Amino acid sequence: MARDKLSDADYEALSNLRYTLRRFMDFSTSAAQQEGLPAQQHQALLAIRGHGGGEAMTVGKLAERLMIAPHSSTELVGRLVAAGYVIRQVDPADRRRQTLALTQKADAVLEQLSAIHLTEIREMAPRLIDILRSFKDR
Amino acid sequence: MARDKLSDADYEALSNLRYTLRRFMDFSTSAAQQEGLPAQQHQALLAIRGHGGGEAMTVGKLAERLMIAPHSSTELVGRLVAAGYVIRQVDPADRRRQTLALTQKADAVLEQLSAIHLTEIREMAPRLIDILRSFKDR
DNA sequence: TGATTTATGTCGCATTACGATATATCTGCG
DNA sequence: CGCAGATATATCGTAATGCGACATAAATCA
Repeated sequence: MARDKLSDADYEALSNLRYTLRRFMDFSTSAAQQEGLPAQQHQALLAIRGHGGGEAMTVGKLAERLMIAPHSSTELVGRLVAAGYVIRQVDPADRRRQTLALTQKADAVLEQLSAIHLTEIREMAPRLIDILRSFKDR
Repeated sequence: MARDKLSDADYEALSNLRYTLRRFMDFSTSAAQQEGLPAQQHQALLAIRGHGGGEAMTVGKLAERLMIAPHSSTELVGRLVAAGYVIRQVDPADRRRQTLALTQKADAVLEQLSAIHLTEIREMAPRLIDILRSFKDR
């Protein structure tokens, strides 16, 4: 795949990309924690809320979207239900499925988190775009 | 911070950004695993190798770069040393410090991983840049 | 209808990061 | 110089979370 040998600058760019991504992740994790939400639970709420199309979110679709195994999604949803963020209901059309909906509590927390994330992303974006572009001619 | 109320499209964009990042992380984790390396250990090797400047990497600097607590870095380095990827030596200039260096084994694995990461990043970059740009006027 | 597939759930295990705490070394100030 | 405090690293027990193996229920299809 890689024709030429990798340079020090290649490694440095890869390292910088990861550092930038980690800083964003760290911001996001901290912000969620401050709202009393583990990072993965925040991601789950966002995935449920941001799920386009009219169809309801299910445990399995959430797993795909979060790139975790279906049974890990089950556990995650279990924690969300226990904490009062998600309502889980059997899908009448296919009773194997569980449809997921956010509670008002979740809506409120997610809106707060999403607002500050928009701000942070707008701040980070130019830097990240520069780094990404630097890979084109490397 | 956020003046206007968030729209469905805002949530969808946030969700899509995360999904894109997760796909990259998943690619990276899988690639590292195939080389027999847990993801965090891969990141540590990259941080050590991609550390610009002439100064040697230390346990503490690695912690900063990986955004983990110093003692978590200690543990991570311990695993890397045990697995034969890193050499840890007391810094003569400050004997509290441990300088870190990659073994040949680590160099080889990291080069392989970095090459396929460059390819993957080049493929992902345009999509990610588009998503990031979409936040500007949102 | 019975076999297979799909969707979800349960349990024990492994990884990994953290908090609390400890030890060794360095640095600065009186 | 000599000690107090700061700095760098290390150890141990704990917690969060995902996975593999396995289980259950419902739908699908031959």
